[in-house]
Amino acid sequence: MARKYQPKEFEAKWQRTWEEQQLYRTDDSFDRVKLYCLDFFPYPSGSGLSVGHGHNYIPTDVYSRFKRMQGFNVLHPMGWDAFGLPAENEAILRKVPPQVNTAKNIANYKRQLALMGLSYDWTKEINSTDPGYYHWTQWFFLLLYHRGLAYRAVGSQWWCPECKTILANEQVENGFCWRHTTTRVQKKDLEQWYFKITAYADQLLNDLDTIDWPERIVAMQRNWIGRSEGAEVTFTVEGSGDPIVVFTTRPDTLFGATFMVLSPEHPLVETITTPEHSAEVSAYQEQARVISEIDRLSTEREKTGVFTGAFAINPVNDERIPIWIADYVLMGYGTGAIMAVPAHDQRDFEFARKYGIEIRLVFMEPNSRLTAEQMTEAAAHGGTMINSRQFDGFVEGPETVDKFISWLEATGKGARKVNYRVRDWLISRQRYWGAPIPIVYCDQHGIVPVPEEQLPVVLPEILDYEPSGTGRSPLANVPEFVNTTCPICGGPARRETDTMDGFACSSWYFLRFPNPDLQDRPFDPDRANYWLPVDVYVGGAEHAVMHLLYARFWTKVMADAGLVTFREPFRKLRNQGMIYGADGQKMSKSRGNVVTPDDVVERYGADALRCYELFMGPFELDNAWDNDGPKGQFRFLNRVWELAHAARSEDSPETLRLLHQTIHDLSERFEDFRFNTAVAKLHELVNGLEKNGCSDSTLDTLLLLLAPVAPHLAEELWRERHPSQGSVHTQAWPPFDPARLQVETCAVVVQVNGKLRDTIQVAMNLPQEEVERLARSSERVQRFLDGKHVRKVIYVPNKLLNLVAG
RNA sequence: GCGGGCGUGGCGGAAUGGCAGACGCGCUGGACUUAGGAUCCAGUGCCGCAAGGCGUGGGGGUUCAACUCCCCCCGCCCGCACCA
Repeated sequence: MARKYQPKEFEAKWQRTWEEQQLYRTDDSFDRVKLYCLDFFPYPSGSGLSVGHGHNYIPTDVYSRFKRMQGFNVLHPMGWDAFGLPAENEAILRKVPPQVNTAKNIANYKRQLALMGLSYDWTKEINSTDPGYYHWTQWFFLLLYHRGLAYRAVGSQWWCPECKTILANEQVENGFCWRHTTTRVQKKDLEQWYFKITAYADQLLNDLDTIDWPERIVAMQRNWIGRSEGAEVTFTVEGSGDPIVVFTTRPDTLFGATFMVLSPEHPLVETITTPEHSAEVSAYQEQARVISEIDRLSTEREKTGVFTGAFAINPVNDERIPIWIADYVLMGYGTGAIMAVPAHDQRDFEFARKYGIEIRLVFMEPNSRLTAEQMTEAAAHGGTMINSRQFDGFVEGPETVDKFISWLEATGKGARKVNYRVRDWLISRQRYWGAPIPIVYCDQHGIVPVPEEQLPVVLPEILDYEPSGTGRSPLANVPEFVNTTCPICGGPARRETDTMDGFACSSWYFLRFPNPDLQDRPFDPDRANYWLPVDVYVGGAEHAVMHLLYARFWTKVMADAGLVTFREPFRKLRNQGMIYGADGQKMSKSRGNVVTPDDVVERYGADALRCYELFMGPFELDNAWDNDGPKGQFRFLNRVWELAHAARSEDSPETLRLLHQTIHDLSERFEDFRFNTAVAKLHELVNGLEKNGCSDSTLDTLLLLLAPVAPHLAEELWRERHPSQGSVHTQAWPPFDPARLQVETCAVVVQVNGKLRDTIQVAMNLPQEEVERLARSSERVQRFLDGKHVRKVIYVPNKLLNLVAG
């Protein structure tokens, strides 16, 4: 009785062998063309991996294996983003120190990754929570600090009551915490550390044009950065003469400004409000504060506001206009104050109508008789300027805006200004499980950075690390940690007790993989400049404006500091689609629809799992897991097994053509991340070999083609056939021979008036007249030509003949 | 509202402007089996006995030829959103 295809009999064996022989160890010399293929490094969660993770890691593994066989020097590493709130929360829940819990989770992740046959070079493994790693995260903090890009400031910031810490803007989604999608964030005034990402806004925007990333992610980053061009215009408060600066993208409507609005949080509100309005204003401010916590985000809400009693002078015409406060003006954008032009801005229009403020048109279609009283909404674009003195008659458009700004500048009333939506990256976290911020506070010297040679500032192992919710990190309760000496004067000093946002760790980790154990530097410049930038970076789309923006920012800082020679860390980015449960819902423990690699490997083996993950749909598209899916791939692998153990035969010309077509198509598809059709091509090859015969050499080639996709089966059969040649994974990718695609005959489709009527078999490159003669002689074609005159003939050589008859 | 994406059999999906539905799941029938949730073989877009006709969200257009290109419309998903 012949052996059956039973993956369990050999998959674990080969995984062990590969690991023992360090088969996937990266070559540390620089003499070959390199390829750096990187997965987003994961947070090792206690629930382990699901097949959703496989949908990320398996394709990159296939790609790495393919490129290795093609002769590239491939770096394909894995590490652990193990700091951060989820890890800490999980540890608290399980009442285990995070160090211990994290180590346990990592071990489980590694076991599962090995189970899927992933070819990581484990000598390159890194862990962001190792002091040897976060030493350098802290070093980068100092780099930013010394370059004026890390600063401390008081601000009203988003606080998640569940996380009990401050969050960065990027980590708040529609007013909810990104970790706790049902938890509203609140505003809290705290002194915090920021990284000045805004200094790089333009570069971060412009360099998006230089990288090969999904349109969607590029668009999200563009939106997030939110560049808008316009002008700053200075109004003055009547009486006190206090300036109020506003940003506007439409300075050309300045003559139509009939009131101003300050954000309720605007610092000037207190000073300008007149005594008779102060009660009302304070009440509104209080209300706005509460609403901002509950629901300030709905666009549907009717606009509200109150008059401050103060007036401003419009610099272009010296008109006196009322100053209001309203919560539709946000302190966090622009200057927190606007000039309101109700005739041409819908929000201002609604506000003006509600409170009976004048509406004055400054643009109008030449023949229109529109009056402000008739308007039901802000006027549409188009027209020429009116009510605007020397600008009357100017046509609406960028040129007019430009001229208007030049005039503002010439007269000192305003200045050209580019405004950004992005704000500086708030990195302080009032939590224990993170890299300590390397700063001490001295009574004499104030804020003092920890000198490089005193790094790392080690996170102490403590028993009580639960967040208090007071706005102070648990580290504040650890006197041994807090109390230190000033690096400058040696006097008593206190350490910063906040830790860094976990995204700091992931902003440079790709530089650490080439040299994970380096003691005296974060990375070796020669190695960094050889291996980086990352050639292919793969992960989920959820990090579009978090990790992916931060890492780009750090890279630019490093480039400016002369540490690296590239300005973008990730040359090509691809997002794998989300895998939903068989019920179409997001996989989650509570829904009970989680499928793990363990489940599938147990039943069908790792190779079938791999094939199905690749095959189930386009790499970047979402898909629902089909429990029967791996079965089809098991059948396919089983047929390979049977084919390998069947009697060999001569290759037919058809077999050779198919084989070389497959080599060609597969190479192309792997390169383009079209794994689903790549697997389909392998299916077609095996179908063809079963039908048309398969020689020994063709079978060997099949195993080589199969190696990236089904590494265990390919290895088992290869070693069986070639006991002395070593692993199939150290063999070269088979060469493609275009000459083999030549065949003697081809099928030509015959159409009459564009409709398929017959298919004829003809000799390759037969002259058109001959093909046409053969086609016309076909009974099936004649039937449709009957009584008609062929007016035109279209011939696509060796493919199609269309007879146009009428 | 702005931005990105998508609409093809029962399902996942495939098609440099050139045979729509590759490949697979499922289903139907058969073989082998004590048995099958194993394996193998055949069939499987819809209507029709057939010849043939109809079919890629809908409507127009370009073309000898359109899932593919252009215009309009409908629907769904995702991201951002009172951004001045």
